[in-house]
Amino acid sequence: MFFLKDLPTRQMIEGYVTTLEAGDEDAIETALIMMRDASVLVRRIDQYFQAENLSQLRFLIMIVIDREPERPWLYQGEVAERLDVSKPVLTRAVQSLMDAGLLTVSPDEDDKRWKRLSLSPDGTKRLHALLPGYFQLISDFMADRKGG
Amino acid sequence: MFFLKDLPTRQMIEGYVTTLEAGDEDAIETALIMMRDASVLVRRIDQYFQAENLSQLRFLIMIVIDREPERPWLYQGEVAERLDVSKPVLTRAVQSLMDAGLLTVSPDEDDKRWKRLSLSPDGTKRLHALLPGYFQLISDFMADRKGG
DNA sequence: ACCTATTAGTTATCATGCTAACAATAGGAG
DNA sequence: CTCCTATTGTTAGCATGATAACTAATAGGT
Repeated sequence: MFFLKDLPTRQMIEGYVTTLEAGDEDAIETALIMMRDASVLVRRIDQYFQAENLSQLRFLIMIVIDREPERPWLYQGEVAERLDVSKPVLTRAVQSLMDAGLLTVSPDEDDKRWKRLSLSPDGTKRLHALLPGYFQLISDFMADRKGG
Repeated sequence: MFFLKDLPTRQMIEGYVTTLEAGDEDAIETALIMMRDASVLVRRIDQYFQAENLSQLRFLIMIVIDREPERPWLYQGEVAERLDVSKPVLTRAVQSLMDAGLLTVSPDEDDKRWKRLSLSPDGTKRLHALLPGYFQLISDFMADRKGG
């Protein structure tokens, strides 16, 4: 996360650092704005999901499973490939989705190390119910950002 | 933070959500890219600071104090105003900076609730030593991002 | 002077990210 | 078959974000 409300001005960056090449100050300013905006947006998204006893990560897990409708399940490792989180975090999130009844987990018969993950009917319903609000929230945020 | 490696395509967003106005899909895609980029950058920055037994938050606390050189100290509440974190998080970060000898803390004489925060000579030295690498890291990230 | 409300900061507890170390399974060489 | 290695996922423990409830100090009205 990034928490600085008043970003460093370009002059300040120049004052602090003399080894930068020309134009770098603009890129840095863009990056700082990006981190701050992303922090605020992520916080809002997390609030959105928290009210539903979910999190952005658990939601994204459901998305990657749902968006391959021709597959009856994804292996946990495949989900991991599509996301970018550590293994223990995935373990914990999958467990909590299962506890909530949104995800169905079964061991693979050929290789008992692998876990098959599918959305339960409830999970699919829940995901699709959350999607409009999710995208609307993001869309509104971006509109505010341009405006204000 | 945001972890999806393959972002939803515009078609997919349209397929999921029918209530959006025209043009919203682009804004959403921009937002998803922004969150993913910011996540990656924040992770790199945290690694940079972790190697120094610091964190981005502790670093930002030092910056907001350092960038008002005409003031002999900032009150903890003033630091809180300039950042966007909860009070307990600030308490903990200030404590850890003090333990590390980078921050000098003293109570105000007029109002004993207030805490005066100043950088120690070591803190100032440390901050200025970290700044070039910090801005360079950000600058490099932005260059990579455009290129690749 | 005293009672109450407000303010600054802390403590307790939870959520969720991480790495390191582990168990269980599978596969291949001898 | 047995042993060594690789792979999948889990457990344990840490860091750092949050909120709720607390303490201590101050301010203000009676």
